[in-house]
Amino acid sequence: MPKQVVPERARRRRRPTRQGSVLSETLIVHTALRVLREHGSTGLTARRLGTALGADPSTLYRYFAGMDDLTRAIGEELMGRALDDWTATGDWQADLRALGLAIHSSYLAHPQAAVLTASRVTGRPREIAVDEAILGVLRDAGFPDATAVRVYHAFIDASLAFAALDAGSLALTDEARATDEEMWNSTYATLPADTHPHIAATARLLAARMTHSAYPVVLDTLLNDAAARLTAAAAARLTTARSPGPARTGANRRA
Amino acid sequence: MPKQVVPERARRRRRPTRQGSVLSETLIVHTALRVLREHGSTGLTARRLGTALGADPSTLYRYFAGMDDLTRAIGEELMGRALDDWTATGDWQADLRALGLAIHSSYLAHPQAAVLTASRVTGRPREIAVDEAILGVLRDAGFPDATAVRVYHAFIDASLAFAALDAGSLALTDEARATDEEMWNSTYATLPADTHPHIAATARLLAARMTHSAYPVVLDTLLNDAAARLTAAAAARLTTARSPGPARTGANRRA
DNA sequence: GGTCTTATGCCAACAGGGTTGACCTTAGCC
DNA sequence: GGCTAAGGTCAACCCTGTTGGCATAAGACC
Repeated sequence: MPKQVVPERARRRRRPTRQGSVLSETLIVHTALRVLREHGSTGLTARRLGTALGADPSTLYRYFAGMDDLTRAIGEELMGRALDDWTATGDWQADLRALGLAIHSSYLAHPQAAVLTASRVTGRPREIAVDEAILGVLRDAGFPDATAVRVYHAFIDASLAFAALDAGSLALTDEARATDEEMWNSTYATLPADTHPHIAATARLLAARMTHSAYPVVLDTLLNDAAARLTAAAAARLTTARSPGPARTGANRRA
Repeated sequence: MPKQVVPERARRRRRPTRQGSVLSETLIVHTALRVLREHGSTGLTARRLGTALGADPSTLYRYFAGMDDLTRAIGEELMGRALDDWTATGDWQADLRALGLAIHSSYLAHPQAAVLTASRVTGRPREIAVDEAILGVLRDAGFPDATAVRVYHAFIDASLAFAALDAGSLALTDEARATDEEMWNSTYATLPADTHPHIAATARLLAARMTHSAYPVVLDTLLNDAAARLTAAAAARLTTARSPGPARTGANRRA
């Protein structure tokens, strides 16, 4: 049993397993994603992953400190894929919208993995790269630092929170998800109007809307709010330039 | 072993356990919350809960179909507590703000339970009551049905998503949480400015903000946006009344 | 090319998890 | 007061993550 895990870049000997596969961190993470897809969010076990790799389960501990460490590596992979799918255009609002949607869909592409990792902060390189990118877009757009950090915080936490929430329903088995979605047509749609007048009155609208993610709506609301603060601050600067004296904008007060 | 669980209201015989306690669904849920608080989010096990109740672990299967079913019951309890802590005043924006914060803090009061349940839709009575209350506040405030449903969707999903996300960090062990929070002072604060200029420039602000929840900021942004749509729609109605003809407001277009 | 070191894969075992089937006891109905 | 079956208990099943000891071959060195 390994006293400590050898970091990937320091590995020299690559000894094939009995079944012939040559292991590596990336191979393990990719295989883990496949196992998660095939067996669900609770189906990633050391033994099963070992079998999928053609290796003994305990071998995993030569690469990761434990299943928890492996989980963080999977999260890091998903965040990296989101960043790879994204390119900045210079329009800050469009760029952040695209990045938010990229993060969201990267996680939803592997919902079973997202459930495990979306609420974890890994502190690994590619996650840090995403943070740097977001802050860069905001500061380059002209947001003062305090406001940029405020917008960044709401943006990243909302994106991860919705990724986790939406992945949760996607990660259900097909029948369970069908049951859940049917609930808006069965349970909620059949509530009597005398006990639940408001649900009864809006049942059709609820059934149509609740099966989709609220993330795009929330994301656009956040970004529009930020844009309004940015133009307000710019206008305030113009005013201040003409008539001297301290003028505190809404954005500045917050920040 | 029970073929099927007897629903709580159909229970007649209440036979005390060997150690004298008389079981019920509510006693089990309350005890589960205590066990979660004492042993953490991974510390709720059938055996431990059995011990805490003074009963054999397998007895739980007389009351719940499995640990998963018990988890949903715990979520229902937390949602119910949020509703109990809330009273409507008639000011829709203040009421929704209070309800959102009540939901958030109800879950955060039992973070270990929240992690397990916040991303699950139970469809149980008290959760439905919360939905009815939200829709009632919005429709009574004058929101057209389509907009009310839209706002409701963003509101409830954001509240649950952030409850789960924030509970996730609170549910960590004390040392793990301390490590996570220190990351903003260690990892992020020490990144060199030439590779990560934007993080380096805002490191102090990040450390100050990222250890708090972004939920209040997001909640207020959502509610302010809804308020703006409401007044815009009202103004549009006035205009329409004077000069006939179809006038499409932003809110109506969305809805 | 031969030798040595040790990284790395494998095996067996442990404690603890959810869940189940069979059994027993007693509460509540007739 | 007797009967029935609800509900509590027991023992066992197979699963999980994890670890210590061991064997083997990869690559460094001469």
